[in-house]
Amino acid sequence: MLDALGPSHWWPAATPFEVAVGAVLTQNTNWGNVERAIANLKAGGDFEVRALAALPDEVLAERIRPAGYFRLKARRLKNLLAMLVRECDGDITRLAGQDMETIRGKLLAVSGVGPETADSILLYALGYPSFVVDAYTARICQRHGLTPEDAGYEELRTFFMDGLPDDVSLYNEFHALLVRVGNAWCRPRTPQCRECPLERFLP
DNA sequence: TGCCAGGCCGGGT
DNA sequence: ACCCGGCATGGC
Repeated sequence: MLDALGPSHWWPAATPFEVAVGAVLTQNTNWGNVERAIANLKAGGDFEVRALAALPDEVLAERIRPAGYFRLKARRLKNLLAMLVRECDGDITRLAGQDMETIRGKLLAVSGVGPETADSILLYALGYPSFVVDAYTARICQRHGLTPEDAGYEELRTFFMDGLPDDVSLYNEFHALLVRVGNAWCRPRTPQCRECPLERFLP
């Protein structure tokens, strides 16, 4: 995939805090829409933990409207922001330093943060070797018979983490490439992935 | 015009 | 322990 596409330079966000916000906003949503929402947040002048947490729900929702599910995601963001204020005085980088599973548990305890969002924050914001599984990862694995049809999130994550060294840069690039290959070739409802670079290596 | 996009929650079996 | 409906905008 790297030979075919080149390096990805992910996550496409400037700071760890922006990664975390983007991770919530991109749930089941095109990244292009998320960029608009983040631009709106920055234009509002409150792109910081306590300032966003202080916004009324309806105001926050209106700013993130382009990302879809905007009322729902406003609540989810608030939940995450509250956890950051409580656990690390609003400085997300101060979550680092603890055991990875401990932090993962704190992220998963936030209503609106599921396994993919948690792992994205761990890997792309905090630099922990937590492999990110998404819809593309699952679809590509299933299409190529790499994992059982009924494999769930944790099983897929374990498949990659047991087969790869604990390497943040490797996990980062691998996930990014899976998303890019998925977007370009491995579509739902398309049984044949023609011209997919993976076809050279996988059945 | 539908289909799809870097999910997750809560209630029901 | 699964299964499902709900959540919503924008691009192609």
